[in-house]
Amino acid sequence: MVVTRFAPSPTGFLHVGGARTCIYNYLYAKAKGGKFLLRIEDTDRSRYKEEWVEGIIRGLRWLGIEWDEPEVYQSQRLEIYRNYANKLIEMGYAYRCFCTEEELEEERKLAEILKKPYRYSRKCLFLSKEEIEKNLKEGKPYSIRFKVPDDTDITFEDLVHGSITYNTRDLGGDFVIIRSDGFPTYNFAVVIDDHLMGITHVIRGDDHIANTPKQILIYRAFGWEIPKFAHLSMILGPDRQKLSKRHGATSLEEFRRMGILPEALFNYLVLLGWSPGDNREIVSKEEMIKLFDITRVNKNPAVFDYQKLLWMNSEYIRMMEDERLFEVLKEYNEYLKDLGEGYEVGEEYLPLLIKLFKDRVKTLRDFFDYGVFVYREDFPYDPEAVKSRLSQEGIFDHLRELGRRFENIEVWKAEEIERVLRGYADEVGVKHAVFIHAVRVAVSGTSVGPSLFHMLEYLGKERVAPEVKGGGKKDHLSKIKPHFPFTENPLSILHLYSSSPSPSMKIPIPPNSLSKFTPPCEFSQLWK
RNA sequence: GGCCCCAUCGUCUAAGGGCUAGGACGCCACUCUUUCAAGGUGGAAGUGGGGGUUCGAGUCCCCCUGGGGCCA
Repeated sequence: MVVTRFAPSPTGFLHVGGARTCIYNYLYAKAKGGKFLLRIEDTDRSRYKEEWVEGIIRGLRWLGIEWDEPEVYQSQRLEIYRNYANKLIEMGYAYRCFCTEEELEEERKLAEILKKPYRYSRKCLFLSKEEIEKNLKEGKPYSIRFKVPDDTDITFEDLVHGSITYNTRDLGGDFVIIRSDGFPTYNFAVVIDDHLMGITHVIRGDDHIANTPKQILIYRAFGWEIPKFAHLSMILGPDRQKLSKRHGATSLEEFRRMGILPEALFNYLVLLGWSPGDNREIVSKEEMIKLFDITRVNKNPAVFDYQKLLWMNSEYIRMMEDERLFEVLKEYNEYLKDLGEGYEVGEEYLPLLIKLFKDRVKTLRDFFDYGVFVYREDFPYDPEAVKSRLSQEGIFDHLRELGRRFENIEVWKAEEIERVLRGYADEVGVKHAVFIHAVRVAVSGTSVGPSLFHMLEYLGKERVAPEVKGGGKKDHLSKIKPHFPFTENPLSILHLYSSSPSPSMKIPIPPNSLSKFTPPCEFSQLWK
């Protein structure tokens, strides 16, 4: 049976590169009807933080990844590593090294002066039994080194790269497997754990290719079966450097905050380096499991494209059933509230936001940004919109009259509202568009948004008529505050990559929560 | 510096010797339209360079260049 694992070290947030590695492990195991396991490589105590572990687990669950057995923690297995290291000593494949840091430093310097690649001198390999006994009795600290065979080619078949060969002379000499503090090195612990956990396929980042020959030597020394390896390329930023913080969001948590759906991120990440081969972009997890083939994974590193992720996210939002989207938005709203990001949208407004903006948002957060006029009485006005749509001569007089006529509408329906508005425009000989635009700005504060007459219908007469009459709180329009700079928006970096199609729709929201509208109508009816 | 990996539109990719090099994001134009999206139609845009092998090379081999990783 195929057994794969994801083995993150909790030294930071879970990076999308790690997430993709995890996804490939997961898909491969599921595709083969095998098991997928999770191992936490927490032996680096200096950089370890409890919350990183929690973050990783939370992130993976959010992404929709489940592992088939309880997580394995390396920090709880130190005894095991030491025992196996001692076995290697007994078998003659490893030896104790009593060299001090200073001695080693000298060797390194010498190598540099001679312009030779550094390799450990093997000084301690030739210690006599008596010397070793003496050192041990004195309590001298020691590390354990693996004895690397001389001038031997090590070849392995990588599932994505094909055949890769290293010569042992390029491995840097006899490498340490147990440090003097008793902790195992990465290369040693990995082999022991992968063997004990029954891992058949090691799928991991490209950066471990150079470690593989060392690990193979350890497998051989124990006489263990060597797993298959598959090394994935890295994910790069737009400047072709390893994707990092300065490129924008990199951790699962950040994408979640932006309002990216986990299934969209999952889909996007899978396609970054793999394709089903039939030109499809939107692929469900079930289909991926059916189609996934590790040997079809691309060798070359991939640049992370925020725009395409955003597009994919909007596709997923649009495909989602309204009822489900409601649940998702509710959960997201709670999540933001817990983070103290200050939207605090009343749950009762969610269906209306969905109705109005489902087809025009790219992220979940967009619902709250675009729809601020739906749930906040003090919604901001876009100065540009006011200037272009509410500055004509006499426009407020017309709006006052229009508002009066709106008040008299009995059946508050889009068609009826439209009839009244167009009728009035004809009556006074003004282009329909002028009133249409003016009403939109008065009611929503922006010049862009959903189909106007439907929007007015959904917002309700009680809300719309007075606002139109008042010309959109006319008195306040003259003292409109300028936009908050985008840099204060937690999403700013994302916007660098999305040529935001309608910047005027991006009116940042004042951080403090203020009065709310009463919901305009029976929201349950909106689904129908 | 040593070793290793990689190379198709701006980006993600398809094409495992025989096609006018296909799709997607983004971009541009047109269309729809009360705005913005969405949708529809069309468009610009690619095999890094040089040698081989072959009737035929994006595809196989070598060199160069460029990018990346690991070790120091």
